[in-house]
Amino acid sequence: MTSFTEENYLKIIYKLSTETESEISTNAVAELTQTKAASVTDMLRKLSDKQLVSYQKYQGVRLTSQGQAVALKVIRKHRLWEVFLVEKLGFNWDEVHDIAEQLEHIDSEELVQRLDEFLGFPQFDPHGDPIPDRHGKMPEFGYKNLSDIDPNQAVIMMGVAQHSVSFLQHLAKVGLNLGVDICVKEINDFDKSMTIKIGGEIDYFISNDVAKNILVKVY
Amino acid sequence: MTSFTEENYLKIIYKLSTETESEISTNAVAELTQTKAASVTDMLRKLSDKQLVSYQKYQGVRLTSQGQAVALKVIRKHRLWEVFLVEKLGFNWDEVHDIAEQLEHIDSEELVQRLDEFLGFPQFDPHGDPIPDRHGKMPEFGYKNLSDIDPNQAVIMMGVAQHSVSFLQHLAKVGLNLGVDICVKEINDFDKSMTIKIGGEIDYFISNDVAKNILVKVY
DNA sequence: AATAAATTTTAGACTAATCTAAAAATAAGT
DNA sequence: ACTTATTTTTAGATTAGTCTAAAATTTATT
Ligand SMILES: [Mn+2]
Ligand SMILES: [Mn+2]
Ligand SMILES: [Mn+2]
Ligand SMILES: [Mn+2]
Repeated sequence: MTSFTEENYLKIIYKLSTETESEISTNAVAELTQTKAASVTDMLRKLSDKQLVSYQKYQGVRLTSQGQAVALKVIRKHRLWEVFLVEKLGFNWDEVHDIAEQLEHIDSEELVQRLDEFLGFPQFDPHGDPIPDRHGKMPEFGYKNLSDIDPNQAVIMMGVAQHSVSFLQHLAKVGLNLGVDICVKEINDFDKSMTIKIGGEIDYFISNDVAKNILVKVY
Repeated sequence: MTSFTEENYLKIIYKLSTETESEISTNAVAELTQTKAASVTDMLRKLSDKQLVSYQKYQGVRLTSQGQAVALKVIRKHRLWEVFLVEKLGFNWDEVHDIAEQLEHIDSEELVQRLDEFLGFPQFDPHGDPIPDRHGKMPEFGYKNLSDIDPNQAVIMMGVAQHSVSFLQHLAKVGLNLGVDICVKEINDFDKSMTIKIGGEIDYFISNDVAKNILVKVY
């Protein structure tokens, strides 16, 4: 029904939709799919024919509810497989994304259901991302980006908004793991970089680029 | 390096090689890949360019050692995933082949290694097929086809040579599971059908078509 | 409001994998 | 050995996904 490639486009359009209210631009999709704008235009017309997105020339694209359902199923599989890789096979959280990118396209409802059960119906993946339920409902927890937290506010780290190996390894080195207590000490005005206290101990300096990609829960 | 499609061709050529001494014909490959002979010819030329098979027009095809190595890696993955599906997720042996057909193409040495370890380094898949080791060495056990066993010979069922759902469900219904004792009572001359005793109890009648696909160990 | 810049779409071409129909080569049957 | 049948290969076309270069449209700037 939906090809490997189509699923990747839908997943990326979904991701962009969660970051923007307005229509998604062709160029934004091209950047994440690592293709050229011309290729994206072709695919959008195809997905539109299949009723998976609503799209009009030059006006950007949105997922239809059908398209969103497909995207959420793929994301559900991606995250369940990541849990499997970390919890059962002992991978580190920075090693699982690329493998899950492949596993997420395996097509078997029964397999997903049994995998979910085998893992004990986890609510979050190893990066703190929530796992959609079997009906494609994505739980909402209202986490904020660390970059939006005010000075002297204490928070708990609940997730990351990026899965690149270099980013995750950087966090691990600094001691920024899921569940740690963070307190914002000072925010530099000109570049939004910040000094934070991790677990009540050391002071660390982190760039805004890092802070934007850390998800936290306010006490 | 090798595509999904190329891997399927190599796997099928490997399978045919174990059944025949001579070169593999274009038509034989076409039948198993569910494609036309013309498509096979194209692919054989491509695989030959990649040094994965040795092939000359009209003379049939053989795997090179490189090609065999690729095929055995795919088969190793297929069988390990089948063990996972049955042992860890609770699938029946007749439900796992199609899912393993997809999983066998997931590309990650590290994943295969860890999966193997997680499963306790199994030697056989749920159908009794041996699992090649990480170096691509296929263990040999010298099992025979039940169809080649003489009357009054007692044997143990060790595997099946076919994975179709209908065949496996038929076996399960009759009580032919891995490990059962079988004694050949009588072989009908004209159609090679046979009467067998299963587990020392009941007499069963099975066709030569079934007997050919049951692998047994002689006491 | 007119012009320049950026974005997006079209046109035309390429690769991988497939097909059908026709041609070539091999194998079989007299 | 000659003819026929079967198998295999070539020729030409198709579909999915991609690209570059050029044209069209939208957005930004004077
Ligand atoms: Mn991921
Ligand atoms: Mn994740
Ligand atoms: Mn199988
Ligand atoms: Mn098997």
